Amino acid sequence: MHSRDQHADGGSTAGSAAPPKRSDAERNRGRIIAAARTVFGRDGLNASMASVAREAGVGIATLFRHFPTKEELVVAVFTDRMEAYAQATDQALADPDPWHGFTGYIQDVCAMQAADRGFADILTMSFPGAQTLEARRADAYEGFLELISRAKDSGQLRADFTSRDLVLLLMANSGVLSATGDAAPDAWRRVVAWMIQSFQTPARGPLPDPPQDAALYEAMRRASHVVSSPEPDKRR
Amino acid sequence: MHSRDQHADGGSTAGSAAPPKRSDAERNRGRIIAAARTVFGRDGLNASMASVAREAGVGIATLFRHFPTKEELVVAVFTDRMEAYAQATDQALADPDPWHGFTGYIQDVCAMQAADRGFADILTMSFPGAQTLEARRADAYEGFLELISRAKDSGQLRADFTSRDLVLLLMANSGVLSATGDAAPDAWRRVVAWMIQSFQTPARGPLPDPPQDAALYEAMRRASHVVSSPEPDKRR
DNA sequence: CGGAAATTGGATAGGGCATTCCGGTTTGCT
DNA sequence: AGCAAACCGGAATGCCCTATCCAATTTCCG
Repeated sequence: MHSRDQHADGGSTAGSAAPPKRSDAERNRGRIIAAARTVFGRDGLNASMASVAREAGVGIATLFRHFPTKEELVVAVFTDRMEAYAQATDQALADPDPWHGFTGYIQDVCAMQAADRGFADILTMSFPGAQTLEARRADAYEGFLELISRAKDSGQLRADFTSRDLVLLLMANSGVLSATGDAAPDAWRRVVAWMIQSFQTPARGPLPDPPQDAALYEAMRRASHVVSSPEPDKRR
Repeated sequence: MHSRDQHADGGSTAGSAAPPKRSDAERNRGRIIAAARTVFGRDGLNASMASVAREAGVGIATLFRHFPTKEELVVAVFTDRMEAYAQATDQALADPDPWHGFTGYIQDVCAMQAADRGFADILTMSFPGAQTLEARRADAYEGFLELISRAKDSGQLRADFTSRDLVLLLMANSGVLSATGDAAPDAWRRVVAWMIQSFQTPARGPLPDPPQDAALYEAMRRASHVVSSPEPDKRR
């Protein structure tokens, strides 16, 4: 449903001359992205740029020439993982059982978080400058809305479930994952199972209102600022 | 059920010669702890020692003379909050309705996390060297076991709930709190409500096994090492 | 009061971090 | 080959962190 363009090499604007990179440059770029995938996946987004360069076998300066800020590297690495995230909704929507599709999707997404600690961070952050990444997130969001709608229509999902509850679950799961780490690598499954069972009808009681969309967005936007160093505000 | 000794003011141990501190020293110690309570409560455990000193209006060296490591300051600050944590079980056990006591306790504890971001961190960490703090945690744990037992006996708590599920919930809640922050300060209530409703009988399905006690303890022990600076392991 | 010991706080060490500089190397084109 | 442009990587910068040092000050006791 969503167009997947070529790697779009330089990323220069439409039509104009994309200056062809030298072969070693392109090779190193690939190595860097692969290394970053490994390191961020293992250590989360606060892995250092130096560790990525070491893993890639390139100098630090090389890394920064290809990706002038850490955020740009993060975005480059996780844009296509976000693609998989968006595709997971397609797969879930293909499930003939709406409830099974809905719960399977949630489990898949949480499993992605467990398998990639960097991605776990990404899912609770927003990068307003990264158009394609955010576009994929929006795709996924839309798909999830449809999943919700179908699951509610089938009568198996509580009527008071909202898309914000997925965000909250992702935040909760991220907390469990980073707290347990390698010591209890499957603990998250139990938490997610508790939550999913609670989403199921019949409702067992009222719930506090979910946060506003704008509030969640604001929280995710703030979180993304932790990736780069300088915290922009200085209280007092 | 657990002995509550006097506040032990200066911290002078029983009987032996506790060298009397100078008046200004004692005063500064109080200021430091109060400041640390404020700063850690607002910013979490990764607030810097310098910010604590600034808030207390003392020099950095003064802070470090009173508390030679950051961990010692953290322990000193949160030992009596852990006291309140332990007392919360007493209050919950006094509730005539076992289920209400059980759920009220969980909500109270999560509310403590929300009110004090440092305490939220503490509850998912273990400090083997801090005897009294860990003793309080053990008190609370014992009380919670009793809460579980009564709630199960009353038939309202799922039989497959275990004390580890509280730890997982605390980790999840911590994740929600740090992700939402000031932007959505009540979002945690909804997550906790989802979880509590899921704990209620009748069970809606099987759950993955909870992590082993030892695994959770290991995770909490590792987490506490993040408080001091140098990560002790050097991979490869 | 007076002076020694206890206490203070600014300056400093030492390490990690993201990011930049710059001299040397490699590539690609002729 | 030969040469310029592109590219490389280690060293260096600047910031923040925990923790230590030392000269100046404060308390306390006779």
